[in-house]
Amino acid sequence: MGIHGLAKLIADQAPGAIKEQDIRNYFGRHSRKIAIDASMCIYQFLIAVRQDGNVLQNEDGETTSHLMGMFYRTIRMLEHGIKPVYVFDGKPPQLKSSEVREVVSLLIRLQIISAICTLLSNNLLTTTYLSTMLVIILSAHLLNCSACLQIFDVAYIHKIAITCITCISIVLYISLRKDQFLYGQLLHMKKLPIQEFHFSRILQEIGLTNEQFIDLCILLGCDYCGTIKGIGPKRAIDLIKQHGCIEEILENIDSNKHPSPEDWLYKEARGLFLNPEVVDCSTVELKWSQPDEDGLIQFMCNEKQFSEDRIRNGCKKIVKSRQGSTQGRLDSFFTVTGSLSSKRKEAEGKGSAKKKQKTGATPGKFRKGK
DNA sequence: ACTCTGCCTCAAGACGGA
DNA sequence: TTGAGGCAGAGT
DNA sequence: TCCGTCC
Repeated sequence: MGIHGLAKLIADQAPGAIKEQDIRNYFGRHSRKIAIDASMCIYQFLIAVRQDGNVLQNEDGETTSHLMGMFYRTIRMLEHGIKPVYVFDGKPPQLKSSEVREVVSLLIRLQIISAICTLLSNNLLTTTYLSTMLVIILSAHLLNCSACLQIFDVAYIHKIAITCITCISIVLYISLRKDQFLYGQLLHMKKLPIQEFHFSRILQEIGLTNEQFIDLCILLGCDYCGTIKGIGPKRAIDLIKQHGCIEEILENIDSNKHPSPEDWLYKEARGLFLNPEVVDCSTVELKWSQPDEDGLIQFMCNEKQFSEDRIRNGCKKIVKSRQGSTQGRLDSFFTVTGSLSSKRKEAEGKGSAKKKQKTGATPGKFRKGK
């Protein structure tokens, strides 16, 4: 979820801190590794890959939509010479609702991980950081992730985010989350063109310190705690400028007009922003090698009932992409769907007979189908 | 007049044969 | 589910 | 390019 309305606030208050970059500008200057928010990715597949409103699944009723999506998308990236780094940040959006969802989500992720492990011919039980053609970063913490300890999850996000940014010359961080540049993240890429958020410039233009900016984000609304009633982006920024920190603001506003949440954990949230747990980058090892085709067939075809032809075909593409070390272009990989900055109605276009029949199925409900 | 809230709608993947 | 955008209405 | 299908 990120910080509520942060992108808009920055666009309004510090427009100079955002630079739009053509994706071509990233070629040649950096390696071609791309970090991808795996949770968001998986979630999108679960929502989008459906048949008659239901997720795809094998005979046992196990969901396979996400496997399908990850498999093909990864291959597409490899074909274009991109090395994806899937980042499991430990807290996909659906986790917030209930413990049941959390467990389900964890299982889904483990399923993905085991699929990847098969592909990587690695042993999940003995390997914390895995890699071959594609790279997965995960932590042993993921396996122990407790339904109750949201704080724990949060720390985990930070840890991984920092890891990615600092240690592996990531070119792009594809993510829908907007709070991540709080930790030094510079690039936000939902669709093209890529937006670069320059953090120091943001502070400079708005005229806040790092700590004040974090307090501002808390006031706007973050994942970790509530907000003060009646304080939106405009008032929040004025109050921060005027008083400097949340403590001072609380002392100077009318608590009747602007009640703060009970047991407001803003200090804890602030602590998480200020002192994210950082993993020792030297423990992260990334390497790319050949896929384990037999293992992949076993998992994807025998267990998940994917078409063997399609999987083998995919393996061929992976091998070929490595041999040729193709220099494909990112912009041929990412679909450009017109100017995002313009209004949706404009992008709507006329001939878009793209209406997928949703058959009135309630989204978010994963039925067993049998 | 300005600001915030709440509610609404919208879109969200990839392959391959025709 | 999610974020974004639009809009009406209420509060200040 | 469209659209049925993928599992």
